[in-house]
Amino acid sequence: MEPKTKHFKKREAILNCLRSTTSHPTAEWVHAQLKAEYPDISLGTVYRNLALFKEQGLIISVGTVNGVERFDADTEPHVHFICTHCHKVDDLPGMIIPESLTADVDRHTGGRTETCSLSFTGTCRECLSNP
Amino acid sequence: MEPKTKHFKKREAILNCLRSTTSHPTAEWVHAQLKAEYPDISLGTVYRNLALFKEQGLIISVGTVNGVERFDADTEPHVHFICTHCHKVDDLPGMIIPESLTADVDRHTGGRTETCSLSFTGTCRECLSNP
DNA sequence: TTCTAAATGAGAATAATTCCTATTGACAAA
DNA sequence: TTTGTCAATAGGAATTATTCTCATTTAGAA
Repeated sequence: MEPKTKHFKKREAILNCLRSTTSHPTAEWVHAQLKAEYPDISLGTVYRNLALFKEQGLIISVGTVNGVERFDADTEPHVHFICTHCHKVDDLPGMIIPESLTADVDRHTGGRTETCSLSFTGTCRECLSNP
Repeated sequence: MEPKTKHFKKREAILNCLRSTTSHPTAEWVHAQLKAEYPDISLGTVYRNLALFKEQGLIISVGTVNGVERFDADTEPHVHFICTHCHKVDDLPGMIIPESLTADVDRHTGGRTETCSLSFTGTCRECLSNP
């Protein structure tokens, strides 16, 4: 890991912020959270480091919901439910994506899979109750 | 179906364009294709009608690839491979998403699933060969 | 014909994301 | 300590996909 000097504190804080939530947040949300501890942190820094983490495989993108990209520090293949009304993204912890699927796909296509994502989109229970 | 008057020809052409390709195109691509037959078709019309079709369930969104939304006239649940290098989106016709999964998710979450999507992201065979 | 409502073209407006540049911090070498 | 170098950052400008606005056109009914 990188040294915890002042120089890398913000970078580390961005990753920790994402790791400490299950809300699959946007870059703006992460930025707003870190403003408390780092009042001068810039939105560009958050975007830059999220892109870096994604490249390094430390985080994944859940995709864009309502035009905004959502991030997730849980890099294990897992399943999401995306609500089109409140734009909440929930994990569906009961469901598993078999690890072997990725190898099947690669054998079949000749490509190399980096990540895979299974998501269900619709209306969540809360939004069904409060229409 | 709507009457094939001049008023609806473009709308119909947008849907047909999407139905006649397996490339999961962007709005801009559809617009460029239709320019040949309808030189004055506007990009706004393409976006407007794609949004309408999506609402009506006639098409689905594959999600955004490289910052641009991709559309698909195949509304049956199926699997995609997305290449992060050339941004191609391919179907994986061998793989099936069991219809029963959606019902399982709804029973488990209390929500109502509209669509579900399974995608593998990585490097396609062609991009592995030509790095 | 005249009226109304929907569809469109053209371009302006919006908003998420990326890019640019000057500045700062860490660290190593002199 | 001073200096040099390189990476990280802040701040804001630039980019770009998408949405919005509004005047115009069209279909179809009265």
